[in-house]
Amino acid sequence: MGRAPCCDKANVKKGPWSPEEDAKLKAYIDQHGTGGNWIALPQKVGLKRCGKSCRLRWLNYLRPNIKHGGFSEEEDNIICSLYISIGSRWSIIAAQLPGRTDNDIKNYWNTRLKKKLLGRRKQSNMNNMSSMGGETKDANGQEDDSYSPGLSSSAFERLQLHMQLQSLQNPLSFYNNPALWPKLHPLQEKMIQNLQSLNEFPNTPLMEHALPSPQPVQGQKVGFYESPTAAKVNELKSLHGISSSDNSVAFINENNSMDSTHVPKAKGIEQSNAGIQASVFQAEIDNFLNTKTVDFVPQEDQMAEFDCFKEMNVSKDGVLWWSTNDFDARSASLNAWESTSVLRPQQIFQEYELGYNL
DNA sequence: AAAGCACCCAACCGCCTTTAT
DNA sequence: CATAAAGGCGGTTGGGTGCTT
Repeated sequence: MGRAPCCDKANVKKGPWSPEEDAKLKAYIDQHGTGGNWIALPQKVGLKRCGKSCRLRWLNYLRPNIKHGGFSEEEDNIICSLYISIGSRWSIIAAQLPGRTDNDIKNYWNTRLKKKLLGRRKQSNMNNMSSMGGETKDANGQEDDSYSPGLSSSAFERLQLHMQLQSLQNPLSFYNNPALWPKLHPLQEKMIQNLQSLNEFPNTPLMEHALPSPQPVQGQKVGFYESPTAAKVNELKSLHGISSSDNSVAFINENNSMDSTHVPKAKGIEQSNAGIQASVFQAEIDNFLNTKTVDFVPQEDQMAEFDCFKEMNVSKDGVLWWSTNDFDARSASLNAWESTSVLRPQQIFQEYELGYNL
């Protein structure tokens, strides 16, 4: 049993909005507001439209200060980095881009940015990756994104983007130097085993690219937020379910440096020059892939939340995990993302574009 | 010139969450 | 506390448009 429809579908107009309808809706809302009830609004306005349709039209096109098209490079960067971090949570991403709507960003990503970043690389070493999931080419060279043995397209795209960026940022880096690879995280080992068991990539080079960056200091949890005042740090800790007395947590501010009052003393983050100078974007991606909460064991529901592993049937037994609490809508509403923390990968992005012949 | 194709994007659909009763 | 209604969101669709053959 589905729920009852929100309106009488036989008596509502569908399809594109006419200028007259737009004018009616806009005039009414400008004068009276939405009244907090979209379902009742069409009748008041005198429109034969579903309330949801009115809401969508208002939010996406009629409300003031909406921008359409012409995404800047800066906006591309933001969308890209947030997508890698949180996936297709368009409303959260849109909240970081004033004047942009989730629908606009979603369309932009699906029709342009994704192709720009993932689909057009010359002699891509990601051809190999295609055999483990994500888009593949059929005999005619057409993209076939229906083939994803292990990961959802979203999860795979995010992983793919991460790895491409890592590799591009430093060709001699960890990813391309097996000698630097650490002992694998149990979860990562399991992930690889699962993927290999699919028999789609019997040779390891594919997964070699999927290896994580080096492990953080054991027990370290790192957050990425702007100007971490003491109050803010405590708020963030609370948000993450971390005790306020837990000083194994550091928060990185907009200048990419950790707040000195919160730098862990005993177990602290490696504070090499390279570490401090590393871009927030780099840190954020690493954070996404493996450092979120090294000592965190998830609850079932939290585990289920993370699609790329959920889809791989990874058991929580004996594995280390990271929190996804940071990315829920509630934290977004608390402006956890209202920062510049993940939003300055400009140079990386430019290098990336060059490398991929965009 | 026209048919076929690819791309773009506005709008819809249905599910999940939140709010009201 | 339970239920229904409304809000909100992400995925998908389909029509319009421009490009290619």
